Amino acid sequence: MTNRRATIADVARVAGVSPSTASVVFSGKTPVSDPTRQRVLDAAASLGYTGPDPRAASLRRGRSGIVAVVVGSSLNFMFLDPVQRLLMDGLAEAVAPLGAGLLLLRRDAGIDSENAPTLTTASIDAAVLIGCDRSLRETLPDVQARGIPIVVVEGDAGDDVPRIALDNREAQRRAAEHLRDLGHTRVAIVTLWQDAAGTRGWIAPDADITIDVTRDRLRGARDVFPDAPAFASAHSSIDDGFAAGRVLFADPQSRPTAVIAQSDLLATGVIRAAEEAGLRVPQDVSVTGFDGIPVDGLAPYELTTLFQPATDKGRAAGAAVAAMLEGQVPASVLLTSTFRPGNTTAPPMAP
Amino acid sequence: MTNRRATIADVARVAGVSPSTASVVFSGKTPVSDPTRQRVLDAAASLGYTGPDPRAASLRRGRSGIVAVVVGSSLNFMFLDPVQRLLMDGLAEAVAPLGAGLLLLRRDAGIDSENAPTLTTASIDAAVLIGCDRSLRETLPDVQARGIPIVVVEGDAGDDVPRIALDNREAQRRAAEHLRDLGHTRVAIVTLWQDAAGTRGWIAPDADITIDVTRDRLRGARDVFPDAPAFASAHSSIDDGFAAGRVLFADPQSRPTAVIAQSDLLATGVIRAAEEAGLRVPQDVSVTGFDGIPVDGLAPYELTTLFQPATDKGRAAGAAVAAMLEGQVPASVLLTSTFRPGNTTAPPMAP
DNA sequence: TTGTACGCGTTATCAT
DNA sequence: ATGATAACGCGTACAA
Repeated sequence: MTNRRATIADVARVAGVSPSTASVVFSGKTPVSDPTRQRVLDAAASLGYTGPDPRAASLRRGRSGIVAVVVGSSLNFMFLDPVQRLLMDGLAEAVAPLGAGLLLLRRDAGIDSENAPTLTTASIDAAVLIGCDRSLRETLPDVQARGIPIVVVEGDAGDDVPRIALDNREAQRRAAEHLRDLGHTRVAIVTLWQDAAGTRGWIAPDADITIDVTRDRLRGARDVFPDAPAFASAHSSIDDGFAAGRVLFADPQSRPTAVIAQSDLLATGVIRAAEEAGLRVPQDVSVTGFDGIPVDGLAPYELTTLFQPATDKGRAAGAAVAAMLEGQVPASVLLTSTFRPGNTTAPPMAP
Repeated sequence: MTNRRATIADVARVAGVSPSTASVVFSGKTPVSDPTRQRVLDAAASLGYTGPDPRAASLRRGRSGIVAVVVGSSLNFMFLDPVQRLLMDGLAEAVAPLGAGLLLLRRDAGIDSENAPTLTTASIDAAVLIGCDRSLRETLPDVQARGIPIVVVEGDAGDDVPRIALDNREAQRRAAEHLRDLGHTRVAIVTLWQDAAGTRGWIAPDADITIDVTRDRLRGARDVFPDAPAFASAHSSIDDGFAAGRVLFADPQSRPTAVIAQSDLLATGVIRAAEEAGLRVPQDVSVTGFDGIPVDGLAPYELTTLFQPATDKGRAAGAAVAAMLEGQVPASVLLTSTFRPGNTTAPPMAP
């Protein structure tokens, strides 16, 4: 008695039909007469055959039904960000109709293990990059040479890679203008990561920031407040915002009257730091966020923020992938954020 | 001019070697003389060949390098839970040496789309189930018939499926004993989801809870406080804990002097609700959590909680998968939680 | 160290 | 509605 698993050929033999007919019974690509179908199904059942081997089907079809998502190194920090979570949901939803699932690939895999899977070694039909740094960009030509569609979200992967992006600069500028219109002049900025390492601290005025989101939002803020100091955090988290806020509010003399945070989580942390310093929000300090996501436990504040369609970003990435898989050349997508006033901004108090 | 992609056979032909030699140059399974290797590499470069097609390699090897992770429906809510995030990190880390990546599969895919990928249609080497409900359990025999190893984390998928579990009941009992030893008698419980739908509300005394984590922790608490009322939330989130806390503290007369929350996030929400109700923690109300994860923005409280090795859960699942792929039969793993006293529990005030 | 020969399991195409 | 044929691209005994 052999242990070999039954194949569709075995099923066909037992059912007394050709392999192609048996195949069609499972794929449903072509009509099959009821009696024939039943014989094939019975044969399959008697052999314990439960359907085509996905690996063989994948080779034959030239499709694996897998879309890679290249994320930062730590899933823990990556998914700490609600925007990323919603993005993933939108993406999952958008690739499901393609019959595809999401394969998580870490950008710097290989530090863990020599043979960690990569964009070139995994059976993937397409790849979605969440952000894109230099080292990743260098591996892309190989992937593209294989004819694998690539889409990048919130990043720049070269001109031939379609982007799903946000109007980060314009949106952030709107928030800054709002503060300016309220009368603020002493404004500080709390930014997202300024580099892959997540170096915390004041950003040098002439710093060349390579993280697109961070840079673009920073530019938007400085379009209005050119000299506003900026403090970089490592992650988009309340704790990081809190730490940054403590620094900003350390000196009562020089403290800002308004803080532009590059994410809602950071803004929440800044608010906490303000409270700790005995400052009232918005009377003593105004705070703006970015993202427009519900922050767990932020009540009773309602953040003045920019709402971004995070789930739509994922959906757009999925749609772009779908289009490319059908041979089309999708254009980049620029999504827009909506300014949403809350109760965390107000005019500065008279000095 | 044909558009066909170059194959390893083409490379071999151009290099003037046999296909097997060319193959070996890429796989490194067998030593190859330097001159030969160079010729192969040159030929590959000239043809734009960037390595073996993963799909074909996968069929030939019988391995795809993909481990499925079956998660709940919404990635957003799933990854809201820090425990799940750490679990995923541990899992990713543990499967990387296998050359495997993680394929996210949603439990109820198919509501989105007919042809969403499933455990049986995707090219996977193994599957890790995060929790397991009845409908999922019913699909497992098909998967097992294919010889695909399955591991379940925090759930019951049948006796032949190894489990990675926590000493939920014992651990929760320890927290309850702690409260009892402090002198508490009026204790309420805030639980995780009581069913797949996430029905919020008081749990009927005779309710038959099918979610293992929730049930086991509830039992642990009731081992000490048999009559403690329990309020179920939908997600492990601060907001859900806040909502539950509001209910618990609604009536000043009958309010509990201590609350056992089944997660740290829920506990945090309960604390916020207590503050809102004008209750001091721990003087007026004691609160215990579960998980031992850093809660973003919880400071200055330090939760009295049970620390669970979340990352290790993921690592253990990965190790079990690795063992099964090598033909071994891994035993189930029971991890233990550690009681960690904080500053959120104290004796009840004299009445 | 290199080459030969074959099979992995399926499915698209075309003919009947 | 069904069947014959031919790939899909690779890896690996085994022989030389």
